[in-house]
Order: sequence, then structure tokens, then C-alpha cells
Amino acid sequence: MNKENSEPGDLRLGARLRILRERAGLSQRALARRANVTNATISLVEAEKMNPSVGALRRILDGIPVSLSEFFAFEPEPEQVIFYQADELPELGKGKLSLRRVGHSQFGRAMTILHERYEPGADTGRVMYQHEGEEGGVVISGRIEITVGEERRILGPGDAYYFDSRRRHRFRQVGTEPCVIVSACTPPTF
Amino acid sequence: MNKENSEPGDLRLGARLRILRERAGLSQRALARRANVTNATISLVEAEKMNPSVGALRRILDGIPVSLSEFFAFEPEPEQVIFYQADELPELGKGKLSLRRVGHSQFGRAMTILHERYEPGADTGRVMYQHEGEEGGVVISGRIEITVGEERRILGPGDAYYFDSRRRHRFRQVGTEPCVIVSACTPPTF
DNA sequence: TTTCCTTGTTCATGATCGTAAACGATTCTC
DNA sequence: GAGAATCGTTTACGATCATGAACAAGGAAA
Repeated sequence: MNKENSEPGDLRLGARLRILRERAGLSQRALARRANVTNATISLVEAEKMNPSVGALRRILDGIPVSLSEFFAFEPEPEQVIFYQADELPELGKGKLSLRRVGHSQFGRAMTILHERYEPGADTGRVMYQHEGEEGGVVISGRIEITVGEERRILGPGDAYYFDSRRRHRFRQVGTEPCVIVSACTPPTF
Repeated sequence: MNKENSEPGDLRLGARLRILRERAGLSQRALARRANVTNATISLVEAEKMNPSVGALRRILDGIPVSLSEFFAFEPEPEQVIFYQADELPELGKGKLSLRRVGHSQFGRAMTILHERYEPGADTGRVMYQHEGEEGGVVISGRIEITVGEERRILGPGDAYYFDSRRRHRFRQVGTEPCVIVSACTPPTF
């Protein structure tokens, strides 16, 4: 009779954990080793088929590492969607600085805006972990293939992206026309 | 063999819960009814003889009510020390903005600095819940009695305070000299 | 291709949680 | 004082967690 309000999913533990784990570049097993739990536990928690104890969750988060406070303050929300179609973008002033609104606005972010141009054949290469920040941008012209983690998409003029820089990512120009992107990253490491 | 790192006490769930429950003026059974758990659960959690599931903790906190994020951000222990002696304050530049370092520094906080002056007899009155933020300050001159929750202290020049604005608080000037305070609150609701 | 490694998932079992119920200790009211 | 509330604690038992092991799928190197 403890069924009515015991749906593990309503806490969204799994969604948060999965995002944070992948952001740290850890597999379930790798995290399990660090956290001193089994991979099955992490799998079940992420699938939201289990309601872990606070102690277990804490051990898991220690392996990332993320504090319980940060974990519950973290909102994975719909913005998890990394790619935006051109028509999904909020129409902002056409000024350069309007790019700051790509992605969900959060705290005040100090960011650097970059104007990039990818000539045909340009490619950032395979591995580029560890930017320690977030980045996003809008394709102005041309086409570019962007790979972030497991997701891969080809973006054209008007399309946009936004993701955590610590995730493995790669930019590769495609097509015959040079690709121009206006991008921004935070914190301003450039 | 899962004993080595499963001491329920190291999370201090019990200490936090007990303080928050008592602060809300609830008995174990009263909270249990609201939270839809049994009083035994609350007793065991507070005694730190059990490692509750996240779902159970969440139900309990809902009854107070306190969010999981707030719960884990809450620090009962030493930091709970709301008052700082003048000589405990980290010596910062004498500039006005140095006040931001009162309390433990955290994320970048946007705050509003206020220069307050309490004439003799000034009193903010008894109840002032619900600021939804944090505030702190330093006494420049004069003396003031500050009550936060159950704690009451009289501060003089050089002394400082820092607390969560949601806690019931009251400022009352004491003595014959006007009291001048430089205070800050976040988020900038003023 | 074959082999090997890693990935995430699922299942049976022991450990633990959360409950229902009883307990002693107050503190009231009568 | 008796009785009845309430308080927080503790115990036996069913429900659930967390585990260890096996599983299929996908990639990388040979």
C-alpha cells in the first residue's frame, strides 16, 4: 500500500544522472568503479526502475564528482535538446549579441562570441574533450557536420547548436561552399 | 561486505532533518502524517540509524516543506554559525564591495548593497518571513540586536551577519547611538 | 571475417529499507 | 491520583534495494 506515490520516475534522478555522467565522459561501469557500486545499480537508476538510497546516490555522485546539492539543483529540462531547428529559435534582434539567447537562458553568462569560417575540407578532428564550459552557435551559410557525444547532425543556414564543451565534439565542413558560423563559448577561454 | 562506506551518519541527514522539522514546529508524527510515511521512519532517519531512499526522503521533505535541493544545500554544522566576530572576518580591501566575501563564497552572486541607518528605537518588527534569498551585512557603528530563528545576538562595530532570508528575522536598534549597517541581499529584490 | 573488448541491460539472491505495532516517558485534563 | 492524550524510541516482518553474474549489441584491431 505504498504504491500511490512511489513512482521512481517522478524525481527524474535517472535523467539527471545520465546527463551528468555522460558529461563527465564516464561509462556506467567506469562510474560504478569510482563510486564503489555496481554497474547494474547505475543502469537501473538511470532507467528510473529503482529508487536508490540517499547513501547510494551520494556514492554515485561522488564518483563524477557532483554534490547532492548540485545534483538536485541541476535541471536537465527539455533543453537537453542540443540542436535547434532554424524555426525553433526565438526571433531576436538581428544584432550579433542576440546569440546569447541561444539555449536556455540561465545565470548571467559571460561569453565570447566568435565568427568562424570553415573552408571546404576543414575538420577539427576526432577528440576534443575538456573545454570546461559551454558553447553554442548559429550557422550563417554553408553546411557543417557537428558530432557531440553520440549525436551527429548536419546543420545548414539558420540552424543552431548548444552543448557542454566537456562533451567530445567535432566540427567538419561538408559540401562545396565554405561554412560560416557565429559561435559563443563560456567562460571566455578564447 | 558493503560495510566499509555505508555509515548512514556521514551524510548528516538526521541532523538536517531534525533541525528543519523542529524549525517548522512539527512533531515526528505530525510530519509523518503530512509526508505519508510512518513516524518510525522519521525517528530512524533522524537518529541516523537508517539510510532512506531518495523517494522517502523527498516525501518527508515535502511535508515540511523543503526541496531536496534546499535540503542538501542546507548546512546545519559550523557554517550554520550565522554570526562572525569582527576578528573572524577575512581581511579584505576596505572598499565597499569587499562585503561580498562575508559568509562562504559560492557562485557568483548578484547582490544589492544597502547602506542602512537605524535611528534609536528603530525596529523592523517581529515577523518578516519570505525574502527568498540571502542577506548579510556588517555593522559600521552603533549597536543592533539581530534575531534570526531562535538565535539572538547584539552586534557592534565590525561584527557581521549572514543568513537565509527565508528565516524569520528581526533587526532592532539598541543603545543611544544610531546604528549604521552596510548590508547586501541576493537576489537583488531591492 | 574472427577475436576481443566495452557498452548498457536484465535476472536471482542477500542486505536493507519502511512499515505496523508495541513500548516507556512526559504532560495534560479530569 | 487515574486516565488519556502526546512525545520519541524500538522491534518483527514484508517490500524493495543493491549486488554479482550472465546477456546481447556494437566497435576496434587483427
